[in-house]
Amino acid sequence: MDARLPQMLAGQRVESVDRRAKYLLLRLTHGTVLWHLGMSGSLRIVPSDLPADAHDHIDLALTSGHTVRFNDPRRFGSVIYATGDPNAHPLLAKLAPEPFDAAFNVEYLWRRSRGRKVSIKQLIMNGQVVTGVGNIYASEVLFQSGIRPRRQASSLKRDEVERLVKSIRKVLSQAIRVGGTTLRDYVNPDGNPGYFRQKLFVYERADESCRNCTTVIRTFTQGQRSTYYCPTCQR
DNA sequence: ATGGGCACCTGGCTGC
DNA sequence: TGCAGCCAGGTGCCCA
Repeated sequence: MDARLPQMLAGQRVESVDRRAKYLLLRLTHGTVLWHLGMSGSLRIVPSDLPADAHDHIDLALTSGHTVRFNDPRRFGSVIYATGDPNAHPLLAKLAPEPFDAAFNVEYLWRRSRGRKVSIKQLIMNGQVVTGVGNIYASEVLFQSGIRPRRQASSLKRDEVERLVKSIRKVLSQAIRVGGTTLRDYVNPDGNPGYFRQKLFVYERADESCRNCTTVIRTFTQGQRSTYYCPTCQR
């Protein structure tokens, strides 16, 4: 967090709240707050006199008497104040289309995957290719698509890219609908966990049997992140 | 331009 | 019981 944040935000009005990739955008009178929750961050509305708990790092005090409280045990979140067009900010400028944008389509992903030697899993986790696909959903998306995570991006056939685009949209929209995925401590702003965990087919299911074909789910490390897949359903 | 690896930080779990 | 070691939901940056 920028130490000058309190004085820069003081007295400004929150005009609207928006989102770009995993950044929350608080559009203020004179600028925009780019708020990323990292891996463990959460925002809750609390009464302004509620004492701070462990890992409560920032209070955004509103004239309504409510406080937006930022809790982030792992401190991987970030809060940045940007003046001018927030989409021109270096953190946002190079971001890929949102997965639900018309611009994210088969032709687009086909073009972006040609000539790419990275694994398809790392490609879809790259925010400059598509936003919103984190480590959990990358494994789930590739399972739904029937594609092995280690495949070179450029090796995908056109029909595989088609399945991938569909799966990215499907998995993300299902996850959003049920409030995300709680593995340990993630909670929604209302304090509830996300229920997508119950719908996971491969993530964190190593040595368990595939829910589609009963083959044992495998795991390995890819770019320092855990990957899970079914060797039978995914080719 | 691309790919690979590290860094940031804290807590929880496992195994000795 | 204590403690070292390892792992975790993200992504920006540096280097080859």
